[in-house]
Amino acid sequence: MGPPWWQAKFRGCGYRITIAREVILNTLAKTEDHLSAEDIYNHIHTKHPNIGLTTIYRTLDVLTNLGLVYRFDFGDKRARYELAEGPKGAHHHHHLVCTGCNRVVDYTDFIDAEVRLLQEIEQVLSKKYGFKITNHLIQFYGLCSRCQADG
Amino acid sequence: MGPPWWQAKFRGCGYRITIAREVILNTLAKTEDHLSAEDIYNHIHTKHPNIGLTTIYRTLDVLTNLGLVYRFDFGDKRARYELAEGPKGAHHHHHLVCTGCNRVVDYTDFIDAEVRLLQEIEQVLSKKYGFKITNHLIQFYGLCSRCQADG
DNA sequence: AACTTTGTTGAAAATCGTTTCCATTTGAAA
DNA sequence: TTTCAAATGGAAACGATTTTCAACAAAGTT
Ligand SMILES: [Mn+2]
Ligand SMILES: [Mn+2]
Ligand SMILES: [Zn+2]
Ligand SMILES: [Zn+2]
Repeated sequence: MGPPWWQAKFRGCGYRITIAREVILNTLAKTEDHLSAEDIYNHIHTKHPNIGLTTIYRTLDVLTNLGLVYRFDFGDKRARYELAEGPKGAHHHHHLVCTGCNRVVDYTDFIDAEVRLLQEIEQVLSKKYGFKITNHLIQFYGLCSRCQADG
Repeated sequence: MGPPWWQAKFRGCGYRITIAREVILNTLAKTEDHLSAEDIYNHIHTKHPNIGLTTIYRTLDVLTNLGLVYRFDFGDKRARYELAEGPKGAHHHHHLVCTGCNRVVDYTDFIDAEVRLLQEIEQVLSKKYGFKITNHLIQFYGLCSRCQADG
């Protein structure tokens, strides 16, 4: 099945391929969640006690700069990460965040309509404000059913 | 002209009206910028050397909880604040953020179309995921003209 | 105006996610 | 292998925000 899909991008940018990087990327690839650096450390630590938290932070920076990973702020005080594109390619989505328990739901409903409007807006804003727009962020905040019940 | 517009809301929630709170609110009311706690401290400090940074953090919490102020994260590592509604009422807008210099631009272009779509989406998501949605966040990221030039 | 209650304040210390330092290790090119 | 810059881990530093706590003051009551 050839070399893992991400290694080309890695080499192309002069980055080395290391166990730590492979393990971290695989951890993100396997989960549905939006993991923090420490989450990843905990997931990994039993099998790889020699990978330090510092390396995880550094690797997440690299991955983010390469565009392989997105970094999010959901309002708890730590950065959270998710894979931007997997072996199967990207599946663009936006987020629904519970302000009660910090649960995060991916949704793709209306994504097409959203993205269509966003592109229209980007065009206008680019021209009007002289920005070169590279990215957007859409999040909805509210209370999940569980947190509504807890009142 | 009667008592300042915000005092009613304050009293109603059992909060006291203090000089610090008045000064902080006025600072936010007078600026076009998105100030951080320290920004506000600096704006205020000459005229009110007795107002401490801690009080500013605490006041911003109160104001945010009252809904008088919005708290934002624009990617530099500090929270930034803006008035939610002034004497003249709110003017809903979204943000364009330069990832080079952290400049933030308010825009209202397409706001109606955005909000219309957002409301539609909120309805669907509320039902589908059982969330009670209270809020949304839309931001565009890119490079401002100055930062594009610096290349 | 003095008294009382209880929210508010400032300064210093604590917190905690993240970054930096630096001596050591390792990937990969030759 | 040899070589050398890139990568690593652990400890220390950082920096925005929060907590602690004794002193203070807003607003209601007498
Ligand atoms: Mn997601
Ligand atoms: Mn704004
Ligand atoms: Zn919840
Ligand atoms: Zn800029």
